[in-house]
Amino acid sequence: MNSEQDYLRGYSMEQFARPSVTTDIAVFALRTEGLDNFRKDPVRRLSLLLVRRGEHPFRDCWALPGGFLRMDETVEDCALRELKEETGVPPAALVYTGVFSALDRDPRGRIISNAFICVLNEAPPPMAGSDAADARWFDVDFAPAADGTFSLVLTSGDVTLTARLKEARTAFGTALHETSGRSALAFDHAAIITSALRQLREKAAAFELIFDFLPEMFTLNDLQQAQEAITGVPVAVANFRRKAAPFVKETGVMTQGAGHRPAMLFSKKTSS
Amino acid sequence: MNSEQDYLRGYSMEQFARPSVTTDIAVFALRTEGLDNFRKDPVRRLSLLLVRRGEHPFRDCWALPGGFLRMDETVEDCALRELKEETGVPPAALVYTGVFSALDRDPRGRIISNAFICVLNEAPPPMAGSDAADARWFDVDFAPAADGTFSLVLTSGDVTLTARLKEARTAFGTALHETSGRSALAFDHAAIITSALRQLREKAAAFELIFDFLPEMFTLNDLQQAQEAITGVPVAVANFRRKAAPFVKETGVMTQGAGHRPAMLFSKKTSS
DNA sequence: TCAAAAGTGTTGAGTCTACACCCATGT
DNA sequence: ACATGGGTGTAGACTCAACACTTTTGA
Repeated sequence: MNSEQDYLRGYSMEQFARPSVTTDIAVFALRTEGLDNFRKDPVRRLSLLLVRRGEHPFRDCWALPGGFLRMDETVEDCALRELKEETGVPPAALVYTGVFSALDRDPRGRIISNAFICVLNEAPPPMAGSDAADARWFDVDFAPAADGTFSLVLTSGDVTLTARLKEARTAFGTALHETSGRSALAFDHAAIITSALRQLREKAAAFELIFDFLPEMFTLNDLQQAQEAITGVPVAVANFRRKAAPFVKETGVMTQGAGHRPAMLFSKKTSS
Repeated sequence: MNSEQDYLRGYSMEQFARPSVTTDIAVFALRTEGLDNFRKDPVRRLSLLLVRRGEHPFRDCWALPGGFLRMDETVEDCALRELKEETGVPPAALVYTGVFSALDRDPRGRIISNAFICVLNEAPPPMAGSDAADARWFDVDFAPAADGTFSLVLTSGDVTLTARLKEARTAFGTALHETSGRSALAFDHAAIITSALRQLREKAAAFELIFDFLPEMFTLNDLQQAQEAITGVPVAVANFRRKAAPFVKETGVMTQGAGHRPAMLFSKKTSS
């Protein structure tokens, strides 16, 4: 009768073939433009942080920040570490998005990736990390078409990355596949980004994750601008305010010198 | 200037430490009782398939079916293969649930698990697979308490498995942790089951996955019984029928000889 | 005849959308 | 003064929970 201790002493994981495990993080923030115009609201645009790969494979392609899981960290830990190494900015939120385990997703071999959504409440000038030749914020233009197809366009100055994706039936459920060959995005990152964006939009519409895009205190207009920038769906002002009401609480503080009537500043209501 | 081909030829994953990857599958079905009473509706109960481990670690504990990922399969493939090996029954639905990557979740070493929900439209007598000493259907009793705590009770004849779980803050978001030491469930499977159950309930309430518990054609009462058994929330009949209407279509066929007024049989409406 | 299931109608409370309207401010 | 954002009120459509009610069957 051998004991569990005996068993474990004799056990070695090394005898079995194992895949590598990575995390990839879709880092989102809102970038603001038009702060110069005192009277007009600045325009917020949803932005995604990408790094240009300095090494093979997919050298010079743009990719999500991420990297290999170490043996002493959970997937969340790994995402946070990679994030720190690549951006240095503390994330406001980090949520798990899904696994990507297609056999051919990485030419180096069997590599399974765990995708995360990360939200920052500011968009700091990106610094290129260790493996990256460059790092930039890209404007996100994402539109689902009627036929279950998605078009993803990422723009940063002179660089434009385009991908068209299709939702294809798998054995059970569906998976995203890139059509029309490879885009300028590395690996299956176009599919990961699409998946992340869909989740982000869904959550933002339900007043989840939006507060992480904003500072502690914000006006209801800020909140509405943020939601519209993320979801791409405009809402009538009065209706938005009523919908947002259960999720926010007044701070008593008002904006000053904004060129208009002062607005109440709100903060996120903690206990739902 | 070396090429990507050159790079890949020289690359070996073996040089890096890697975790093992597994899948665990929460197989759900509805079991029916009281078919003997002609006049009364049979009672449906949500059931979960567990196997008793025949090997270390956690020998003789009850666990979710599952196993190690092979190098030639995706996580979904792996779940389907393990499912086939353990039950032999074709699943009606299989959906991804999440990763579990805590450092100490498996005493054999660093093993990361991908959890799935599987739904069967019948509950066949379970057969013990290769590694399992036994396999059984357990009745599920799951109740969230007010303080963010969950109590999970699984019953199969003389066997009762109990676990109490707490939702604990992680760096970002929350994770489930089992309180009061180890239950009779292996590994962190109590947490995986809890996570799966919450997702299942949420989906069932939104008329997702419930149809996979039923045959092609069913009465609205069948559907309501199924939803109530899964979510644990009763609904008034008239209201349920109105809520269900957008998701079903009439078949024109009626039940016969059921001891009552014949009922219309419905099927799932495909195009939403 | 009657218990048990099948199925419908109504009512009152609440929510959502569109739209019209007034308020406060800096230039 | 006026453009611009801040903020409120309301009518009509729609949704939702509770409840009362009629119909049909097999024993």
